[in-house]
Order: sequence, then C-alpha cells, then structure tokens
Amino acid sequence: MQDAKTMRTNFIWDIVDTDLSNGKNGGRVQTRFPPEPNGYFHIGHCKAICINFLTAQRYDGLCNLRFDDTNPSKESEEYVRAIMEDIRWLGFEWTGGLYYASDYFPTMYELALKLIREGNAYVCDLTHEQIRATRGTLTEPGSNSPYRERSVEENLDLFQRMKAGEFADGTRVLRAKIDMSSPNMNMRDPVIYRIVHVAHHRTGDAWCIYPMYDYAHSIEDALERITHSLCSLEFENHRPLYDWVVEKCGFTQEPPRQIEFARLNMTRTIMSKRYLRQLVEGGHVAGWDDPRMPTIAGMRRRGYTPAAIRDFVDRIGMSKADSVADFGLLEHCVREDLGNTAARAMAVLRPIKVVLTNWPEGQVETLTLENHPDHPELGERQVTFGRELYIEQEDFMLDPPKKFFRLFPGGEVRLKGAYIIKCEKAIVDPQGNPIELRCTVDLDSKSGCEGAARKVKGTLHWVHAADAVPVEARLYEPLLKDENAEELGEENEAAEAAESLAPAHHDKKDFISRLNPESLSVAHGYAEPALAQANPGDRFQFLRVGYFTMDADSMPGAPVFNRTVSLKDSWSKMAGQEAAGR
RNA sequence: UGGGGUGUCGCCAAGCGGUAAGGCACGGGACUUUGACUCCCGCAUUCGUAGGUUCGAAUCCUGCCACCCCAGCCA
Repeated sequence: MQDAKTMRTNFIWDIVDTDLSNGKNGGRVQTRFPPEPNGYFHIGHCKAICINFLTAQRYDGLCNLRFDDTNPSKESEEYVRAIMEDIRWLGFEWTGGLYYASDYFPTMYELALKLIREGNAYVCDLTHEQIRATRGTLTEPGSNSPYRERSVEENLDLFQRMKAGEFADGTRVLRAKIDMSSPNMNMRDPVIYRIVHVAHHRTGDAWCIYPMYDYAHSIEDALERITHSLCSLEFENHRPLYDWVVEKCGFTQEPPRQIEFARLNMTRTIMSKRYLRQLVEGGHVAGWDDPRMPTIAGMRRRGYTPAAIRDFVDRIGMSKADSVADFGLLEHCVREDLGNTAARAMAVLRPIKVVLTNWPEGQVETLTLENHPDHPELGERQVTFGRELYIEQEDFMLDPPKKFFRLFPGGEVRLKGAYIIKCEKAIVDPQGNPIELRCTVDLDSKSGCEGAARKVKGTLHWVHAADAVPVEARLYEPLLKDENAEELGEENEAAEAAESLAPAHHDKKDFISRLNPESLSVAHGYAEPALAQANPGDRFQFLRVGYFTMDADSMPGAPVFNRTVSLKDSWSKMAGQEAAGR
C-alpha cells in the first residue's frame, strides 16, 4: 500500500508544510475523520477517509475517528459498526482515538451558557417559518429577531428550561448573535441548539436539546486539538462561523484550520443516498452489500481490494475543482492490483462440449499449470485432461470473420497448458447452433514437449468434463443503462425534499426506469477442480475471462463467484468496430 | 443584480514569471501457450475569454463569461 510520506503532494499538504515551517502547533499534526453515523459508506467517502488518515501518517501525526452524532433522529449504532468495519477494511486505524460528539454534550452545554453570559447567544421564540422569513435572501439582509436583546438572565433561564424539557420541539432555539445583515447566510444568527425529544443511540433520553453541526463541530475539533480540519467544499461558507465559535467559546490554543477539498464524483455510479436506499428498499438489489452497489460493503463483496481503491483515490488527485472521476480508472486500478496478485485458474462460463475423437476413451492425463505467469512463488496446480472437455461457446464460430484466432471448422487452437486441437466437425441443433464439437488432438503438441514449439494463432481456456466443478458466475454491469449516472451524485437533503415535492427533472424522477435490467446476469459453467477448495473472498483470474471473487453464497461443491471486473478485451472492441463499420 | 469558490487534452491533474509533468481513455506497433500482462510510439504551439504589465505570462493586473456552494430547528 502507499507510503504517505513518499506520495506526491497536494494543495492540502502544501498548506500543512507551510504551517509546519511557520512553527504552528509545535510541529504537531492531528486530523480527524468525522462521519455522521446515518448510512452506509460508499466510494465517495473513501476520498475523505484517505486524506485524513494519510495526512496524519505523512506527518507522523494522529487521526481521530469521531462520530458526529448530533442528530439522534437519523443515526444508529448499526451505522457506527459498519463505518468502523469499512475504515479498518481500507487499512486505516484511528491512531488519535475514537470519539463521539455526544460525549461532549455536557461541555457543549456549558459553553453555550458561556456564550449566553457573554452576550453571544440568545434564546429565540420565533417559529421555524418566522426564522426563515426574517433571515433575508441572498441579496437582502435579514432582520433582527424580537428576542435578540433578551437579558442574559432570561436567556439563561430559558435555555436551562429548554434542557430540562419544559418546551416542545420547535418552540425555541438557541441562536448565535452575530450579524443578520452578513452577506454570508451562515452568519445571520445561526441556530446552534434545537429541541428534539428523540432518544439518542448513545445518550438515550439524557438530552432533549441537541447542538447543530456548526457549533458542535468547531468545539469537537478544538477539544481534540485538531490542527487541520479537512472537509468538503460545501463547508467553505461555514468557515467564518467555524472560526467564530472557536473564538467565542474561548479556546486560546492555536485554532484548528479548516481546509476544504472537492468531493469525489464518479461516472456510471449512483452516489445519492436517496437513490441507493431506493435500490435496496425497492428490492432492485440484494442489499447494501450487493456487488453492484458502490458502497464499500458492495465493493468488498464484489472483490475490489483496499489497495485498488486507495490507489484510485490517490490517482484522482486532490483539488478544489469540481470533477467527475472516470469509473474506468477505478476498474483499471482493480485490474492492476488483481493482475499482480490473483492466482490464475480456468473456468468456462458458457460451455460447449468438445470430444477428442483420437483420444483413447478413459485415458486421463495430469497436467501442471502455473498459478501466476509472473510469480512462480505462487506455485503450481494440477489439472486433468481427457477425451471430453468444455470450452467457451464464444470461442467457436461456424463461419468466423477475418482475424478470428479461435476455433472453427478446420481450424486449430492450443488448449492452454495442454495440446493443440483441430476442429473436424461441429454438431448442430435443428436451428443450426453448434452444440458439440468433434476435434482431433495433435498428440505431439503437449505443452513442454518438443512438438509444442509449433505455433497456432489462438490459445483457449478449457476444463476437463470428467472432474469439472459446476460453478455459478454472477456477472455485473452498471446499474444504470445510460452513462449519465454522475448526475445522480450526492445531493443535499433540501434538493431531495424539493425534488420529491416537485419532480422537475424527469430523468431523475424516472430513475427506476433507467435501471439496467442486465446489471446482473448469471452464468452456470464449469471450473477446474481446485476451485472447489476455495474459500469465500478468494480472488482468481479466470484465464481470458476476468477477475472473480468467491461469494459467501457458495455451498460445498457448488462455488459461486462474483465477477469483480472483466479482463480488457481488444478482440471484442475490434470485432465491434468491424460490425459497426459494415 | 449578495457572499464564497472553481475554470490547464475526452476524464482527472501537475504547474506558483522563463517558454505545457504524469495517470486514465484513445490510436498505432512489438511480444504473447491469457486477443490479458509487458514494452515501444503517438496524443494541448496551448492553459474559460478579452485586454494590459513584462525581454518573456497558464502563472501578475483589469474587465467579461461559465459552472459549483449558501436562504435546514441536516451534516
């Protein structure tokens, strides 16, 4: 895996370098990854995870894992567990410790009292609608709340009674007293505490007032002595408020520095939590860990490796420019990692029988194949060879086009690690489709023997019918038919809510109709015997087919494999262009 | 017509006044008992745009254009 210290730099690390050279924080670097435990992680989260943990590693600093659990109505312990599992799976450890925003509720409450005493916060009785109406607009200033000049005593009394549970949800809030005419909407007396009579997954009913993000996050960072608080671009507008809270709460240390970066978007991928949930709840996928899902759990089950995902995040770079990464780059990273590490094996997904007419009935030969062409240390394995074999249907054509290097009547191919065979005759069904091939084998052409020097155009993978293991292969394609999935990227909930009220974008509304009905196809084929001994999670390259990972759905003697990613296929690309050109 | 950001090859992205890195994709070729891998070669006279400063600008200045974010008692 990468070494954070030797990785190429980026604008964030340039800033850290500058801070360090200016002697900030005594040379100490501490970051934090602060998820709200309100859902499953997807590929988009990986970027934030990497930058936070790698920044700590690069500077011999620490990275905290902090659950930003300030909104009990959306959070749960289930997500906390899943998130920790995902982070560890990616290979990171929260060296700075594990924290929960909820552990700071008492401190946050005390600091709120301090803000009130010092005239920096007040209890506001305006309704939700009134607050919105008096906030002004993007071009007009807001107006002061009639409760803005309440006395400290009254504010203290009211806030304590809010905490005591005397008031119903939505009847009062605590607001920071800043500037209702600020051009930055976030500074127009933002709400910092609201009343929510909902049990919290960790603090239960201890609280009925909960701090808002802007207030809570600043305090969390300051309390944990975070030096660099990395977050995504949409928080850029919040930075003045972030700094305001740290200052007014009286933290005298060097303040944490918030730095924003562009979040990860990717083509052909659905990242919107709303759509992802729709897929799961609508039964369009098998669950959050369906191998088609861009969730970490889904990618894990599909067979993507942490190394590949991290390499991908590294390669897309770090900047402030809105961008959409190419899904093909992720696939490239997966192929590169697996190509180097996965053991080779042979499996025929859509079999057609081959009978070697000049091979003695009942004779079986054992052949030795390498597990990896470039890594002899991965060892060898044995496969048997006999009279009846299976090859891939698409490796035979009755009437082949030019440059078809595979099998056809009268043509010759090598069977990988075995012999050269020649197709003498194809048996076809009444519709003319080949159902069995009669071939002769060149007995002198066995791999490793003198006669093996003879060259033929194509080499095919195959399995011996006598001891082949039946396998189920699950083949995955993108969930959406079109390639415009990036428009279904993460959106904020206001947009989601507005969308559900007034579905203006028909393409989004028709999300379900855009689903690719062929995102999952199942093939039943045969594999060499060794695969019966594999374990769930084991990864292989099925020669000439693709990378596959054994699924936990496998039963003894009946393995199930997920296609992680196909092999690059210049033949089908070329053939496709030929066809299009005709 | 408020404020905050961003604009360099199809997609990412270096570059920080000295004359456009790299990756993916793409095209061509070599090699090949995986049409995989690997290996060569090609791929921005130009940096949103119009001016200006300078011997010299993607880098500095000015205007303009485009896109993103902000009016949650979400994070």
